[in-house]
Amino acid sequence: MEVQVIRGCWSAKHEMSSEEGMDIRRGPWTDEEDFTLKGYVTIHGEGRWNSVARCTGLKRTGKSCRLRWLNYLRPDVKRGNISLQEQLLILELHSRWGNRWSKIAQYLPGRTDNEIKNYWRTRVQKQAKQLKCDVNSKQFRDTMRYVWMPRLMERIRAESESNSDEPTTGYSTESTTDHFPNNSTGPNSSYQVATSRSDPAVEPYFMHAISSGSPAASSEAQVSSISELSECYNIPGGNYTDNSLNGSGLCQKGLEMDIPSLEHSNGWCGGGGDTLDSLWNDENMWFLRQQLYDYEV
DNA sequence: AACGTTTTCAACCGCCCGATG
DNA sequence: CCATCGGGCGGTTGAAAACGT
Repeated sequence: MEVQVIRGCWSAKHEMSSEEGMDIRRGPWTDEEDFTLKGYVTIHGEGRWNSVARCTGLKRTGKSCRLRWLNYLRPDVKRGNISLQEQLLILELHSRWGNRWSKIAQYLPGRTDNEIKNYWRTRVQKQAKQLKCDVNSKQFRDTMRYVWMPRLMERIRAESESNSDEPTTGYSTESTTDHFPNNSTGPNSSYQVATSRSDPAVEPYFMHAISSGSPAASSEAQVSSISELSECYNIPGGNYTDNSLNGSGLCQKGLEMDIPSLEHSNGWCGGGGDTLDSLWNDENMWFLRQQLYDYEV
């Protein structure tokens, strides 16, 4: 959704306020303000945001200028159409770090922490709500990890294969078959994390985050390696020590679920849109609610 | 077409942290 | 140490757009 900045007042009560005797503008930015800010950053570079107002006459706080630049004006910023790989990365990294949006954003070039945060709140939390469970609950996290993420992987792989006729750009598919239990990987019994031909911008970060265990942009961050990721699917060997998950737990059930029967419902594989919403049609919702119910009892 | 509801996302707020004097 | 300041982060808000009736 492309929202033009030229709106009315964002809020009448926020339009202007006085700070230390100086009028501060709030609300949507005008083209003129954007132009001024761009010009300032072009000359002075990023940082020193509080001096923007002094130097340019912009009646904005330094924070507001910084936010506008980072989330909107920056030349490399991209908005909308979050790819499957990006979705998978967000889910994986969020399961690891929680609401560390800026940290997660480091692995999604061009994406801002704000956009990832919005994505999480509007899409993921919505699904949790529909499943009638808390987004932070173990049940929902397990559902994501053992149902949602494998399906995303599968769709990425399917997309990759469907593009395989096209000339490649050197990307390959990294087989992770060895890391997954043979009886628990759905129709193919073989997980392959497809690397993206469709989203090359994310590719290095994706593979780095998934396979290397060291961050692309930061040396201190801890990212799951492919083996770690696969461990999550390897009950009981993986990150989960909760024995209740073994045998009768959601993980096992989720992995053993009748995936082929779901394949034919809308959106599970290939044909649907790029959003996760397509993974959550009524039939799947019913099934997942059953899984959660079984998990609780 | 008109109206009400839901969703999206830009922008704000308050808190926190590190740098500096 | 302590105070101040600038910048970064996560949470929240609300206008506009999209959707449903």
